[in-house]
Amino acid sequence: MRSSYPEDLTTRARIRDAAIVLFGQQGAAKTSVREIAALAGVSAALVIHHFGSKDRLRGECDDFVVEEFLGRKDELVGEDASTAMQTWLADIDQFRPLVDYLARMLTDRTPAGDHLFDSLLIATKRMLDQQVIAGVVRPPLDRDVTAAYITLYGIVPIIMQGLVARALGGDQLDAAMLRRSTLPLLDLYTNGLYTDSRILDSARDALARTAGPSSDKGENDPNQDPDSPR
Amino acid sequence: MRSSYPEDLTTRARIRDAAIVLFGQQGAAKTSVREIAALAGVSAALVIHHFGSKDRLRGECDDFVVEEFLGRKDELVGEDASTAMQTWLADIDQFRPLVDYLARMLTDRTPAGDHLFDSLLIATKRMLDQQVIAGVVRPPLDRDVTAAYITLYGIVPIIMQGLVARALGGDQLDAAMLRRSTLPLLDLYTNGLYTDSRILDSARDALARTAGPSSDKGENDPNQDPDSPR
DNA sequence: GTCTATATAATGATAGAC
DNA sequence: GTCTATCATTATATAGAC
Repeated sequence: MRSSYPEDLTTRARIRDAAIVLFGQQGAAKTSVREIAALAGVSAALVIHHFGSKDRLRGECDDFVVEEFLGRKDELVGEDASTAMQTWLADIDQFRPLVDYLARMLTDRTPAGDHLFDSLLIATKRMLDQQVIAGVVRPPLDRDVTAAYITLYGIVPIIMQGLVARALGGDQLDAAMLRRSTLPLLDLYTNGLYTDSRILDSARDALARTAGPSSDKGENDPNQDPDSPR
Repeated sequence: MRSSYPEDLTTRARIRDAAIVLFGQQGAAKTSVREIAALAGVSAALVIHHFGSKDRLRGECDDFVVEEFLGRKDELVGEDASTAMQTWLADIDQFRPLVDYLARMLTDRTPAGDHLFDSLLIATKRMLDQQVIAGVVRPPLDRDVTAAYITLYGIVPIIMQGLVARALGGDQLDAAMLRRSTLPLLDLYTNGLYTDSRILDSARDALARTAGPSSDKGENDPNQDPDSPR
């Protein structure tokens, strides 16, 4: 959050931060205005006084977290997103409330969450295209699908924070777990998992048979897309 | 669900199925007993009469969905899990209520959900070990971390159903989207994403420098684990 | 700005008739 | 087994004093 000293913040900001913590930990539906008020050290009525309603408070939390994440410029959404992800995850202990809140936003499918996801996806597509041109990344079979899963897999540590930790033998995600994940994941992205293309080839055959063994005229190339750089 | 004809089911089962649909769609916290009753065509009191409380109803839904998924034998949890995933996802239109419910179970971190996740993880580890022995999979850098992310990535279409659909240009996940995903994902798992090991190598260097450039005696091999086949 | 007191609605659960 | 009526609790939100 912005300051480590809650006393420094205005009451309004303290309420917002308390809401972010509780919404992130338990979800908005399970969090009452009274709880938020208690954590912020004020009365429930004051929460409503400042924000109008629980729903508008939630909306302000959404906006605040997205701004913190994307650096309060909605325009140039490019690499900032993945930079922020690395920053927040590398310092997960400090940013946990915000990461938790992000996770809720993305899973609850709020408008702000969907918008954030779109930004991440677009950033991934751009980066992917650049890296293909630079020769760092192989040209993908289907650029949009590849970008989609790269993005989705990238937010797994955010959305599935608890499950990642559990799978790695802890109960909450910490920096050590993420460090331990780095090389195995880069290895996967560099060398793949399989020793050869047997599985890929047989899947290709199976799909070709199912889809009908007719056309192979090269039409319907999945690598044509309006989001492509022009 | 078990039957396409709700009239065929006992009232109890109809209530349970209605609860699964609503819990899956909106989450348990946002779903009221009255809503469930209305969808099942009964009174709210009858819901409580049959299940004792909303919480116990939820528990029964958990158990039911897990049993449907793992084939009602908690023991032999091996390949059944990934088989079920393929079955449910291939027929997503039919199984959507159950898939939605699974997603909630896994993200809400209920005991049943955690247990299910553990089963999936163990199944993945077994399969991975077998495939390494069979020469299908390259020996992983860190078997447990690799298994963890293979499992996590595998449940992405369940947990992030809506985001996968959104990334692929639709609003709900359907069979066509999953078919379109098959080859690009197998390509990733076969050939990786990068053209060469530049990125992996530099990350290895960076990590080696951070962790201290001292020991390289081969101790602390991450591929030793109690879950390994003996 | 901040509080206490309260209005109003919705929730989970019970009682008791049929 | 199933209902209607109702209770007790909790929720969001308001009114009005300070």
